[in-house]
Amino acid sequence: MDGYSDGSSEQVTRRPAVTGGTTEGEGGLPEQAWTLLFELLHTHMRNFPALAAEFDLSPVQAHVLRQLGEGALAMSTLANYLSCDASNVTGLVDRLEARGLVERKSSEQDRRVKMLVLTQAGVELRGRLMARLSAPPPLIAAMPDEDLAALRDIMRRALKTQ
Amino acid sequence: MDGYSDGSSEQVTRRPAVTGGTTEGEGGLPEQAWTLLFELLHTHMRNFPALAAEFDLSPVQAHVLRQLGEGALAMSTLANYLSCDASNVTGLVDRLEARGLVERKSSEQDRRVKMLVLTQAGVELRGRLMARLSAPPPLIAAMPDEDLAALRDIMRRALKTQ
DNA sequence: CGTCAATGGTTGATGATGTCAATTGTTTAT
DNA sequence: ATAAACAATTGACATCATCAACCATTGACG
Repeated sequence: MDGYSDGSSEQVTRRPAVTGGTTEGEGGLPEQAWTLLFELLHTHMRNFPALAAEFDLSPVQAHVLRQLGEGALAMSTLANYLSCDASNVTGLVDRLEARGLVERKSSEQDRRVKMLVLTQAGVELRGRLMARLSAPPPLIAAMPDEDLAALRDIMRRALKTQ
Repeated sequence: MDGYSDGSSEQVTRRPAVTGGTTEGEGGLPEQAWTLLFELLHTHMRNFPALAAEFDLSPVQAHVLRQLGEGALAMSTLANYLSCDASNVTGLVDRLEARGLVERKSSEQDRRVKMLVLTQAGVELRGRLMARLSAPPPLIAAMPDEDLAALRDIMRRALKTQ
């Protein structure tokens, strides 16, 4: 349950962590920063399946619901987002549709295309999912306000100039 | 190579991206910072399968190789790390073992336990994988040194006091 | 107009991943 | 010594993912 703490003894972190394997000899500033972020990233990702399961969703289904929030998407576009084959999306959407979370709507402009939209139930579930996802993991929650503000500002700049 | 940019365009969004969905109404400082990190995190994770595929590894196999770097692990410990059922690990390791990347070694202390260790080939492949993984994504690489240093220090503090 | 290549989605075959329930072998406790 | 607990495996089954082949629609071109 808990999630983020893995409880299973072991050394694990403590030093620059799992990074090693190459030379571990520092690298540039970007590598140093990235390596640390990477740690957080994987720790968090490890729980994603369990988190999705709280809503009876598979990890991929949760991802789809997340992506579908902004509006209608063509199936092929979704396949692109997921970096997977179109045929995969068919079954994926089949199951979501069977659960009444999304709907296929044939496009008027091009009748080959099917657009995906969330149903009412889909919107509602997505809301709860996103609320859960945006709850900061302990590592973040425990940070002092100073660091949080700095982190936020740095990330804002980065995402803006991207 | 490119990886991180998805290039697929399409109608789709254009707006602040996938973030929204709840109320987007600020929240506390931790939520603000986390939401931004979360964005980076998912963008990066979308490519993880493709990245693993560069080494003919599935995402999970790549994850396992990563975890196995620090030393021998019991299968049950690995199952804990992956937050999955022990029976799943059996097949996972079967395939990795078939490819000569890992080895099962019965523990002396407790003959129920089987410890996993990387073979020579496994160590070598892991090295290349980790080198590839630790290459910062464009968003990080493009950050000014000031921000990178600040980011690194913040994350170091966070991971240390964790 | 008619043909034909390109595109979007589905289907079928196959393999990897994941869960659960049941089994085998090995501790550990009583 | 018997029973409970545990580590790993097996088998049944759903999901995720790819590829190849297919149908319908679109668009281009003779």
